[in-house]
Amino acid sequence: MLSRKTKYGLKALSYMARREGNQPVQIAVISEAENISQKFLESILLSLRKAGYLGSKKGKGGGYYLLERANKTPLAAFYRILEGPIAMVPCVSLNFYERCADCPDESRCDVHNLMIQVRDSTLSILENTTLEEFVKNPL
Amino acid sequence: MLSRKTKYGLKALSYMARREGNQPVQIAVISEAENISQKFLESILLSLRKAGYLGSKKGKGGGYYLLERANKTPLAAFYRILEGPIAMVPCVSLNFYERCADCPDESRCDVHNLMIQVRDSTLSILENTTLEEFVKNPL
DNA sequence: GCAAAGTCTACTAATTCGATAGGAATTATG
DNA sequence: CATAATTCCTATCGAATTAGTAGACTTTGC
Repeated sequence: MLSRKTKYGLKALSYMARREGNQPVQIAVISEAENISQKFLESILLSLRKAGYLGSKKGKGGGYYLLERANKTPLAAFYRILEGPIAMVPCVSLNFYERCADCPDESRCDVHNLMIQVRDSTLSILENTTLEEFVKNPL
Repeated sequence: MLSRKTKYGLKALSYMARREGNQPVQIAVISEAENISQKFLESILLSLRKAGYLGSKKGKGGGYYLLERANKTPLAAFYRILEGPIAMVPCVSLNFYERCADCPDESRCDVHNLMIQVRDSTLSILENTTLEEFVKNPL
């Protein structure tokens, strides 16, 4: 299950990427357009800024805007910031690997091997879709 | 993230499918072999039995065993019993569909469309791998 | 100086997860 | 028939996570 944090984060990124120009957008504007709790969105955008994908400007006329690199960034990167691991099981995670306590031999664990397949197929989507492509919505 | 319930359930199914013959196996045996809390496994196997994939026998010499159909059953079926929806978002779930409260038009939601892709690629693995194939572990 | 924005920390309510406890029902065996 | 072994079932629990809220602080433009 995708957390709301990730869902909201992706929707906000999509919103910003779809805008003409790149003027700062206020949190309140996005939150209203996408039906997201404003305070919650606040913390989500903050984490995307800290990760280096958004810029921000305080004060009147301020808001958030996409940094240039964001458009070419694959969704996998945003997913990892917002949700964490893409893998369904830590023992097959590339970026958040952890051994399973219960599993003596990973390579012989059927679940492990299955989840590698699932991870790879999900990854091929998330790594090969940039934010730019994400918002090109082919009806 | 895969819940432990699903992970344990799949491991238990794998254990049973790998056995010679189809004599009942006691919960305690599986729980020890796979390092799973016995009481927890108890409830997991019970739900697989209620779903019609396992048989059980009480009393001495009793235990759980695979019903014939289980071997030919795709993992997707077990996943849905144990974990619930395969989709990462209810609005793209085939078996557990729910509308998103925040989304006025699903077909124009980028997250929705992305998650359809993810669902389909995951599904193609889980629907095309039967329990039988699952345990044929190609080193 | 004032109002409008983001920043930051802390808190909370609800839910879910993994696990446990304990007894009831059923079956094999001697 | 008595006993032990096993599944069946209900109830409960603590910890963690999630989604959201509150409120004060900082920066900026006018």
